[in-house]
Amino acid sequence: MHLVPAERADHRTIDGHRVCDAIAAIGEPGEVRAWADRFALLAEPGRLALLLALHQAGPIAVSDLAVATGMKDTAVSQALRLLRAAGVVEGARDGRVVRYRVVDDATAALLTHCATGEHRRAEA
Amino acid sequence: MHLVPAERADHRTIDGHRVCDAIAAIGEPGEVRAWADRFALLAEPGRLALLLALHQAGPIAVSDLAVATGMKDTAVSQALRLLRAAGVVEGARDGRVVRYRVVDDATAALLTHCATGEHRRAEA
DNA sequence: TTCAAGCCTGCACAACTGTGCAGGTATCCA
DNA sequence: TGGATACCTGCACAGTTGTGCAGGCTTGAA
Repeated sequence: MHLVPAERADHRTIDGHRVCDAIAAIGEPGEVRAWADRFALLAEPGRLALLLALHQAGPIAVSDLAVATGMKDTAVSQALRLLRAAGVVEGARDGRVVRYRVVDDATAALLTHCATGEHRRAEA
Repeated sequence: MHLVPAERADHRTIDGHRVCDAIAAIGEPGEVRAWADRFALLAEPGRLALLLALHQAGPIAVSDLAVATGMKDTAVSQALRLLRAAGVVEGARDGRVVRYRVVDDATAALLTHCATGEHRRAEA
């Protein structure tokens, strides 16, 4: 397997096979970036708390999220704006209330992973 | 269940039960922060590529990582410094070569999740 | 001892991101 | 119609973070 791009073929390597394994493991740059972007959305405590709440407490209103998390409503709105732009959440208007929910499967899977990890201690 | 902290008990809520569910879902602030910090480490394409390579190509040297990812060796070193400080990777010196590996189980699980998701397309 | 390879660090610059404020829109009720 | 609730947006500031450069340390070979 010669997976090393031509532009770097002249570099000396320590363990040539590991370099090939590594390149195979990394895969397409686009995929890596997509995952990194996903993780970035979860990388802030406020947004993560919002997403955990949205994921497990079903469709929930903005002001309720503010009460549950202790954040200001403008901060919640700002966070939701970002998540909406990224296609992770969607809001449904009901009168003057907008209830949000998680619509991205990959992110939902990560949140489940995260939540089960948290509860492991509680079950013990 | 009255999970709303006293400091916010006076706020009006839209769906009271969802607020309680949300608070339960969020759990301890410390836990949320710990997960956010974990995600933050994976939130940058360079670091994520390095971690994917480390996770699947076993212990591998710094310069090999630079060749595999196309990053400069100083950038790789800088990223590894961060990951080392966070306790996610560890390096073992062998002569003048230092081979790194992932030592944090929670992060490793996320990387596995990430890798299997990537290959789903390749198997089809 | 001398030199190169492999890796690490400190520093400064640029870019990004979260936060709060002030104000705007839409909906409902009196 | 007037006002209150629920939510959204633009803007400016501060803190954080990635990046490259220059240089230092350690190891191994000649």
